[in-house]
Amino acid sequence: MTQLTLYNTRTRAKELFVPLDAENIRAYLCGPTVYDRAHIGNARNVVIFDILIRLLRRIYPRVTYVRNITDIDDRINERAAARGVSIEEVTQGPVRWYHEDMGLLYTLPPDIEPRATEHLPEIIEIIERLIANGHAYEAEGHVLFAVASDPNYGKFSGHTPDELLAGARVDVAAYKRDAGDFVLWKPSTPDLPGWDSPWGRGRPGWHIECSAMSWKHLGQDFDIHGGGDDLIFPHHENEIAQSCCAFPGSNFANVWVHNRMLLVNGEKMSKSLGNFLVLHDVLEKAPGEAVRFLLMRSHYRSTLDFSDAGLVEAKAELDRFYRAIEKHPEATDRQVPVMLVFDALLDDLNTPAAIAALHKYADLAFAGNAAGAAALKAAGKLLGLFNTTPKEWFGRNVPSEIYETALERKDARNQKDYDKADRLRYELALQGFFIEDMLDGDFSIGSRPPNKLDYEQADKFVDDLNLATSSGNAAKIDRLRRALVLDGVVLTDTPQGWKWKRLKL
RNA sequence: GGUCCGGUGGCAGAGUGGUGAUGUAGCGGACUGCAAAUCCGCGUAUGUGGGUUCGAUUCCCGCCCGGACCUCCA
Repeated sequence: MTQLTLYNTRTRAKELFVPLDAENIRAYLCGPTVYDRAHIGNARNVVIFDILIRLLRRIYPRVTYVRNITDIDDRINERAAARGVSIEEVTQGPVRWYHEDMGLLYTLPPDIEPRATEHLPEIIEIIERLIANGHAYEAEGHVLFAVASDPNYGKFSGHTPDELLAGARVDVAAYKRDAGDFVLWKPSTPDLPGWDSPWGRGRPGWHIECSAMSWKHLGQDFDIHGGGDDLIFPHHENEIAQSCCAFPGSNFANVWVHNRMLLVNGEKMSKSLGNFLVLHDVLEKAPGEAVRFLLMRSHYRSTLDFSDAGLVEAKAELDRFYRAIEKHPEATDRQVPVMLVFDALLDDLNTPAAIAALHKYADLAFAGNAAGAAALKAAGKLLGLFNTTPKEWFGRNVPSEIYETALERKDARNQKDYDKADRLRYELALQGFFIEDMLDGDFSIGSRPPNKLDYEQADKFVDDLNLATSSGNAAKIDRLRRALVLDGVVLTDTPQGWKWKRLKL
């Protein structure tokens, strides 16, 4: 019997996962608010949940994965108003970008991707139920959830109402009965998007959207609800309050899986700090699979510091795996047990342990064991890795004239004309192609740059290069240029001196 | 101020009441024209002070440091 354990935020403990219905696992992930490009933190969330979904699909016959799109939001309204366009026009681009970016990370699409704008009837019905149950009230065109009516309010996030009040950073609207009451419905002025409701034209609060969409597509009770840990309060606390009060007896989600936040250079990403990493920009620098891999190199419940150095390491590790796979082109991933990786994931998604197991399989492959390569490929399916062939990964499809030059170098090398061989290797590197000689006299060539480059070292080399240029030291200029180019740097000569750029990893 | 989480080798990052994974970097070696890859070997870590225990990195308490949440946030 396969035993999956997950850390449940609700109980603050690792516990055995017991499905409500083993024939159909139901999972919900809070999706994006579509007003801008996704950032790298969104990516961690989606990648982790993707691994969980893949694992569940391996264990259970059916998994229903719902991830919503929040397309009713004041930030969206602001943009719509500023541009004088509709919500649809504002959200269209961000939704498409989101799908593109998440696709580049090889995350599986959800089975259902509901939008808030398509669930007004459900939203209104839940609010009506809450009013009828005495858990919500109308005040000055707003409908508010009465936290005092719910004895369980605050238990999930571990806060008491007093604690929450003590740190409150917002002004409390006069019409609230309780400072902690939150908005279910708010009125819209004529210039704002709005929908007709029993309480006038208005729009729903954020939290109620997720309650409505999970209810519609997964029912009152479902198995797993995921999100970033910054959503524990207030978003998930409020979802629970709404759903459990609207449907007495409901437990809402059984297991709550929250990933820790991601840091950039040791600090939480925020627009005010200016360290906001847009996923799309990161994907310009490194392949999606390297980004995905970096996000699974640390456990989802520990903070992860996202850095360029980490990206280089992640890509280097993937290179090693692809080399192991490339060594055994005949290896098939069918019917190959990967217990080491499977067991690691069953233990609360221990992806670092799973990666350690991947290296064991790679060791076997390098030792000549095709089963090792097969296991590597099979494990990759479970983790969403190795989505491309080694040939594509290393950029082995080279133009014929490049290949001719490489052959010419091989001849020169065989004739021990090493000056010519090195010159040709350098010329190929200038064009973005890198050669590795094999022990049998053959070679491999691809457009993937080596991983040797250290960014600080590159800065120093370029400084030296500029010094050498100003002092006219031709021999040194040549040596530095070669070293940098062979490490995968593109150099440009500008009026301000040499500038360097790393090739896409 | 309140609540919670964490501090493991140069860096990244797991695990465990009984000689501390894995990767990367470093050093030495094999191989190699050089480089790369691969292989072999070496070295370096459990923040700090107590307690419990035959034994603690692991459990408990204090301290120091870091981070998150306290109604925008993945």
